[in-house]
Amino acid sequence: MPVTIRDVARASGVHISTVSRTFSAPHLVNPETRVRVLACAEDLGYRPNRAARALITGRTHNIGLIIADIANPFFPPLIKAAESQARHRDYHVFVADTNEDAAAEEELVHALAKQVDGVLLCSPRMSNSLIEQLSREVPLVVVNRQLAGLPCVLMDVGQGARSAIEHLAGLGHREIALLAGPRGSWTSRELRRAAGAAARAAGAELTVLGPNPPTEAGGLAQAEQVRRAGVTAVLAYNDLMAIGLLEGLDALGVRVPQEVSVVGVDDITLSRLTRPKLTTVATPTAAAGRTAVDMLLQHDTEFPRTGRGGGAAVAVGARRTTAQVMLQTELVIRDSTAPGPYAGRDGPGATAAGPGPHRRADPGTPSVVAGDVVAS
Amino acid sequence: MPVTIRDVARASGVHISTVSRTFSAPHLVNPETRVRVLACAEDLGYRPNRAARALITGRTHNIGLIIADIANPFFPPLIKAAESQARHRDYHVFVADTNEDAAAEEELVHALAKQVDGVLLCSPRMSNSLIEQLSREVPLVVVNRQLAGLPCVLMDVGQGARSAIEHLAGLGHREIALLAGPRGSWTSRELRRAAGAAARAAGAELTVLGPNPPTEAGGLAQAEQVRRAGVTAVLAYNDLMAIGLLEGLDALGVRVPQEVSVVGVDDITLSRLTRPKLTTVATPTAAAGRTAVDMLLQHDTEFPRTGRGGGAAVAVGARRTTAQVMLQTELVIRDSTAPGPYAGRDGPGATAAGPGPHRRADPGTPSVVAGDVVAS
DNA sequence: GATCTCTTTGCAAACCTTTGCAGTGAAGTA
DNA sequence: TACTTCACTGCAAAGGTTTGCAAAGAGATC
Repeated sequence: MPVTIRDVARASGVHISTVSRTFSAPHLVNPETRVRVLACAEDLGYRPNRAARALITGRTHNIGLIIADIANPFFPPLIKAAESQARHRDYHVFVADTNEDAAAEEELVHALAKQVDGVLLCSPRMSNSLIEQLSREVPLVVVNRQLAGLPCVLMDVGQGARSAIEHLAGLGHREIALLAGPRGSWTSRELRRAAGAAARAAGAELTVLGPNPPTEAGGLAQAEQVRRAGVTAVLAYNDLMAIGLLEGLDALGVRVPQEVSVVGVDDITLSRLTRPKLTTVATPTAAAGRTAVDMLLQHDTEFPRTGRGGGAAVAVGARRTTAQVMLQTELVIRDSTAPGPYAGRDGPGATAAGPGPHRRADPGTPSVVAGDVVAS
Repeated sequence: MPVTIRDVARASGVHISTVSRTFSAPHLVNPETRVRVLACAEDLGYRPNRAARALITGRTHNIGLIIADIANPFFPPLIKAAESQARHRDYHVFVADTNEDAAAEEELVHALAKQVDGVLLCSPRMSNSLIEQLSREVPLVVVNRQLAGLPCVLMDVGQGARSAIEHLAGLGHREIALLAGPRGSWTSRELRRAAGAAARAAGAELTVLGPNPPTEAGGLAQAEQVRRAGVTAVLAYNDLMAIGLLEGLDALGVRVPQEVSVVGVDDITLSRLTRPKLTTVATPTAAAGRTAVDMLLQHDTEFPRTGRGGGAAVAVGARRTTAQVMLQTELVIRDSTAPGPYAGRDGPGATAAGPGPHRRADPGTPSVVAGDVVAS
């Protein structure tokens, strides 16, 4: 029933190889023949069978997208951008959700490996060594995790955390809490490291609470601890937690930002809609999705992964980029941060309320590109 | 480099067909042989090549999920549930985003047809006739659209609209606006039909504003119209639009719910987080995703789609369900609705403020199952 | 001991495409 | 005219798996 290359060949009176070439190497076939074949193909509604093509070329024209939690609003813009970018390059995207589970991640990479030309690992919870091991099975691009020797797309949350802490310190906060993210999260470690350093530099004290699930519930559950810790400002791992915290503090009768200032990370759509509107570190999510796909497919035209007689070519030519792209973040000041107890007093950085509100501008272009192309 | 069935056969000293059977028809191979083969396969890290398998069986063990807009928070829970359910049945999921574009939808179905065993069409914008035509190319399950002769998963937004209008009328509203959704949306038509009937029954007047893009911006853009229409209550196509409207009204200095009551549809996570919290018609999104996958895969073990010698079996056996499943919705009353100008006066349904707040319970089970299994 | 049945295994074709190689014929060159 | 070059096309193998058929061997039955 399904129409194959053979049907097109019969209809247009040429050999199947000519039909094949009409699609995959048009310059090799006579223009007249080409239009005839194309017309027949159109007529019959022929579409090349990708499975058969994959079998021989070794390239599936599919990529895998492994996501910690699709329901986390951080990810949909990334998925959308990646899917769109992939489709422009004639790739289709498998999406899989791990529920924040490292074991599921590993299994998914294995399961997808044979079906895709590469996998985007978004905010993985696995160990670095496991990721490295898996990268020998299938090309990997890692988002939100830094790994030597692997292509990574990073968001500069360190810079974001610094900006946030400086903003808070500038407002006169000295006792700041950090709501950590999930165990295994590179972003959470980065945040902690940078926020700690920035706090020290600003003469503020940083209390780390967590790890926590990166959800609204995770933030809500920490409201009590935040109050008990006696801090006047909080930096949360992400907006979802910040919003949960907003709710929790509200329930406890703690006013934001009058009594406690709250800063999130991500700038999800939601963060503009809460009351108070959330001050947050905007991350260029869509750009990350696009960039990751581009990095994965960088060499797609040059080097087939396997295929007939390709043994040597693969060994010699299958270079993989290990470039690491760092995308800029930006502090977006809204209504959830306000002057704290030391406002106006002397002290490092206690100058002003910082620069006025920013509009988020998705940078789209990397600020830092490190690494190089090496033979794998 | 990649390990094939041949490597396993060599390692375990049997023919490749025996290895194949070990995986796809274990009962046909001697238990001793089986464990040996399994051990070798495990050792070598063998995974069957799905493309090769698909080539001969005609079943890819993939499904396609075509989504109007991944960034619309209505969809991620559906995607997540569908992906999870599919994976339990050993299927992988292609996700594709159409950007609310009917032409993109059609192209995507074509592009995916050869690569999947079926496609879930979520909230399609195409015409019915086009969907029917495409369903001859690849098995389709349609979500949020009613189509005779095709399996559909519907949410009872008609009932939801009735509840919402009755709730508003009960609160004493007589001038109600409906913010319609996008052109081509079945849900929007249903909403309009049911809300119109319910309004008439309650002696209220319904003004339809739209069509509108189903986004926050779409709702925001209608705030001015809403004020000018002089209505005291609004039912929006979805929560996103309702939230946009909330913002727009706020900007215009119109207080919600004191001056205007607002009701959304979907009960996305966000709707609990706005101020005021949004009264909305909860739709069982996750259940819809699960159900749709189940309907698509209902016969997957019984009837291969194509394959050697399968001609007759297909013609006779490839029955497709055309069952239509209707999932219940539920009005969740929060803080964006309040008594209107006719509160307490006589009039149909003007009794009380309704049945008090509900907690959303994802029904998970269909309330109505219609249709039957027919040979296609 | 011959025949039959049943379980287990091997053989080889088939799925649809790509691609190296060789063949054809025409145009160009000496 | 004889030879080379070139553009185009056909041939056939290959990719990894499934599966109908047949063969082999072990018991069971008579």
